[in-house]
Amino acid sequence: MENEKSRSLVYSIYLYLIKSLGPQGWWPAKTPLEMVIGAILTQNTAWTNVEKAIRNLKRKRWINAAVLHKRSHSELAQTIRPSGYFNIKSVRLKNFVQILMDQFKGRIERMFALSLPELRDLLLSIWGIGAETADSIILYGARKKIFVVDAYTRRIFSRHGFFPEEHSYEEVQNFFHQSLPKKLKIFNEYHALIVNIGKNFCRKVPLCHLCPLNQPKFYVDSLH
DNA sequence: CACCAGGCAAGTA
DNA sequence: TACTTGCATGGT
Repeated sequence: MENEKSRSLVYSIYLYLIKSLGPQGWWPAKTPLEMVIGAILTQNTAWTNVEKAIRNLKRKRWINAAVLHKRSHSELAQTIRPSGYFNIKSVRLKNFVQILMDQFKGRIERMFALSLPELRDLLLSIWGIGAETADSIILYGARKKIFVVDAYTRRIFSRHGFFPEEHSYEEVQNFFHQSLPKKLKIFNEYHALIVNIGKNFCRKVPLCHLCPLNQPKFYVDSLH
């Protein structure tokens, strides 16, 4: 159902969510590097577990490119243990930091000064950074305009008939890009709001099949 | 006890 | 291309 009606509905849903739930103020990180670390650690992992791992890193003052570069794999893995998949995530963090040190002298602002397509290609070339992690870093770290697609986005919007469940990441992303005003604020808040309702409502309240698109009011109301 | 969380990459056919 | 599997802790 990729037509004009569903596209304006996508924006209406955003307006409704931001009005009822308020700005989410993402990303919850103090520095750009902390943001990137969080993005990698939260892959298929509950955010509460990521917070524990980040607290460990902060306690040791390891939220620093040169420090992370210097620490051994096993040391880092043990420190981020609560976030799960700690062995693989330790390698992923070190892969990112390696590029940061080699190509940008460890200065993340220099990496983020790349154009959006250049930055996206660079991030995707790093082993362990896929489309969602790359786009999260671009949007919330580098503050460039790109819509982040996650499991909640695909689940909620495909179940409501906006697009087929088997749509690829880029197809879903294009759908949102074509449906929304190209504003940083909207891309930022919309993804955060989707994660909010995904975590808090979608699982517990299986409202999804009760909300056909031809009853937009019922759909929007039932999200609450 | 089972299930799953703000994914990604490698292996198989 | 289309599945499947490994990676792992901690909350419900």
